[in-house]
Amino acid sequence: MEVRSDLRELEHHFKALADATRLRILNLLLHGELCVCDIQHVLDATQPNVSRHLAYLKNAGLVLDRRDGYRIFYRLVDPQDGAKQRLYRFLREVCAEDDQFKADRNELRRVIKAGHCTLSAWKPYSAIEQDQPRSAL
Amino acid sequence: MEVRSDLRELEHHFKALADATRLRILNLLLHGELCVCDIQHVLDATQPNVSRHLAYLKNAGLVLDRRDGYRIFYRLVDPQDGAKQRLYRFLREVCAEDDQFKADRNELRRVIKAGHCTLSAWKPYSAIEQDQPRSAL
DNA sequence: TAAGACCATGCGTCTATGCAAATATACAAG
DNA sequence: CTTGTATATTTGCATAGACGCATGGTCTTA
Repeated sequence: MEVRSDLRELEHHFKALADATRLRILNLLLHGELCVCDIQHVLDATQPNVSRHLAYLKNAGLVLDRRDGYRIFYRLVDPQDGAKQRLYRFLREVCAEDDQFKADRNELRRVIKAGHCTLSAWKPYSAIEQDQPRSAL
Repeated sequence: MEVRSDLRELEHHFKALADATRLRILNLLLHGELCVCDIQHVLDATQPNVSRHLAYLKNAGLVLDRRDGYRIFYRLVDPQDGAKQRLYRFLREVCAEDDQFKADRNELRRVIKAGHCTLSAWKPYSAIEQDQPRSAL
């Protein structure tokens, strides 16, 4: 694990957020763990495209992955430091209002309901869970 | 003025923040209006470099400029919408802790005290002013 | 073993962006 | 009008990254 200064890390985080596709992905992950194919279908993007952006987010230290069978599930890193907590809080505030993000969340509900791919039982970190309980999804 | 979707605008804002030099500039501007040469000396950067980053920030809708004689002063855009208010608040939180940002603010004080270039009488927007009164600079 | 579902990665292409050096422009003072 | 200071822009180069296509790897199931 490379040691980075606060400034460098901050820069990397902002780089990770400086892309519409990644923002849309993070918006979805704010609601819990998702496999790549779910994200792919909600965003209507190609699979390598989604995979690369997820790798970028993982490298930036914002998401983690976990294999379950032939699927790989991604989730937000549980924020330990104040920096990530602030980042997620800000992101949640921002995502709440935007129409594109709302539409994506609706589409996610539709995809899940259609049973295209099942969600795991993993729950996102509490700060998010409070605002957006899984039952509301 | 180009009409951009919320998502596009958000992406542009993050792109503007996704660079260490620009973050350092914004950190300085959080404390009030500054001319290019002040910023240049604090960051110990080349003049075109600073100018280009300021142009980037201006294009992103985060800063405004004003000519006064042969100097041009830059300041943060007064936030009208909730989006920019959240952004600045987040930025202020982030800048408050980082050591590099602290060092830059100290250097700014030194440069100002040395009278290298005078600050204008312009005051930053109230939300910032509350936390960082000019007298504390 | 073989097939199918899911995901990652190498490659080529195109665009964006960072930097430095040189040049151009705007203004003030003499 | 000339000179000096402050700022902007252009140019050239190097790198990062976004995308699609094709390929390969991992896992499950039959």
